[in-house]
Amino acid sequence: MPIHRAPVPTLERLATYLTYLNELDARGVEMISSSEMEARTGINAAQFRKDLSYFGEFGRPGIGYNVRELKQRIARILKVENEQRVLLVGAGNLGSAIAGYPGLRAQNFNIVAVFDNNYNKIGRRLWELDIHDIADLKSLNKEMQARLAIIAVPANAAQEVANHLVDADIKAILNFAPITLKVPAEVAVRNVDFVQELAVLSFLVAREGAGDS
Amino acid sequence: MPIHRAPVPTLERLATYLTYLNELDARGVEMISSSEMEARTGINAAQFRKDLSYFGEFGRPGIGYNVRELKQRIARILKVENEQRVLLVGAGNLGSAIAGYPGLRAQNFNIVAVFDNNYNKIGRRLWELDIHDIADLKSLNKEMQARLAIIAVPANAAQEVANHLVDADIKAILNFAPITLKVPAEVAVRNVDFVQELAVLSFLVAREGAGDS
DNA sequence: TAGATTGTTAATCGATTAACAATC
DNA sequence: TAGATTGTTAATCGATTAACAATC
Repeated sequence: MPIHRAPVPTLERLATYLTYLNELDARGVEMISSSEMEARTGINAAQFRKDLSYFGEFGRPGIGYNVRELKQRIARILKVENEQRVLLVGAGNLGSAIAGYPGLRAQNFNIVAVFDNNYNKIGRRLWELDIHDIADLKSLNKEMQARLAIIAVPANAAQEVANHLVDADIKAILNFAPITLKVPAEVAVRNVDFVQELAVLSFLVAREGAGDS
Repeated sequence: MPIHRAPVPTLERLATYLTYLNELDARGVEMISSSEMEARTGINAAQFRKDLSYFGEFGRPGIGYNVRELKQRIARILKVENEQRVLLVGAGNLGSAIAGYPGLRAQNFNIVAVFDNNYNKIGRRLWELDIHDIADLKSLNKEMQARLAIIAVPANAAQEVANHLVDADIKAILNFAPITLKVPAEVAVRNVDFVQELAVLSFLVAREGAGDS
């Protein structure tokens, strides 16, 4: 197995491939070629093969790829073959939508605890989960042992939440607040900012131009 | 004014700069340098200046940038100086969280109509908005004249919704469904897939490595 | 003037795509 | 074998960063 320093765009596409492979597998499709994948995902066939090449050999020349096998191997690479525990901070509208999103379970992510700092929410439930005081984050994660967390709080509270998460041994943060979090270098952060996405679209529309993301 | 064919990453960063400039302006900060921006946003100062250079000259050598002016000019570039009307399709949990998100208004985006295909939802209200039948999308947008739309429906319904939106003269789509939409080349699409983001984080955690997005 | 900082060019870096020998 | 498709190399393309003359 090669020493993979795969680019982040490759990892993003790997997740995309996995989504489609799950669907193909569910539909009973057994084999697929890189150009068939291109037709579905819109991602260049050479790109697909190149992405996989960072992690080994997956297909057979002249034949293609076994859907189930490829699916399993990509899930393994992304570490989503087994359940991944996730903490959620923020029990507002956004947090609620995230916790209730069916696609999470489908990809083996499991929100195991929800936190908030609002005393009107603490003790209540969000879906099937108790809402905990954010002050208990560290002690509760001693049991939970989650390494991933989602921040779904307003921008002005996000940095403090991030500090708590780092303190609770969280190693990766998905941040929905429109702010650049300061965290130690060993903690990974990715941001989701759909208002920013709208702004990009707003520009592209004005230019009357094409342009997929 | 130069013929700007600015890269998409530049547009994304422009939106980020705007968020910070709004905050700085609200705090009464009048001038800022590219290196001070770097300290806040984490984006390289040369990158910041280069990004702006696609659209003209904005600062004064030796002095820096006027916060309010820069803010206004970036808003202008991104076409968010005036209200932008947005249609929302999908009145589920996610749609509800999007419609209720305060950050939208803060950046001049205004959701003017909500659509769903569920007869239990049609006629009800989401926040202050009536939920309309998706079949009425085209006729209603004749009045609304929105060019932006958000898809917040399950993956298996997203392509059909996209077809309706294109038919209703929507020119840009923000898609939350984990599927590659097929739309005409002149329609811009951007995808938000937070489960994919989690998968990338899952990989990065496993590698025990650093890595901001 | 001296110090600071811009806008832009050039150098670097990295990612995408095309091409093709190897292989089924 | 002939046709198809992989994995990988090399070419292309594009984005980031460093460096610096121009300017305040």
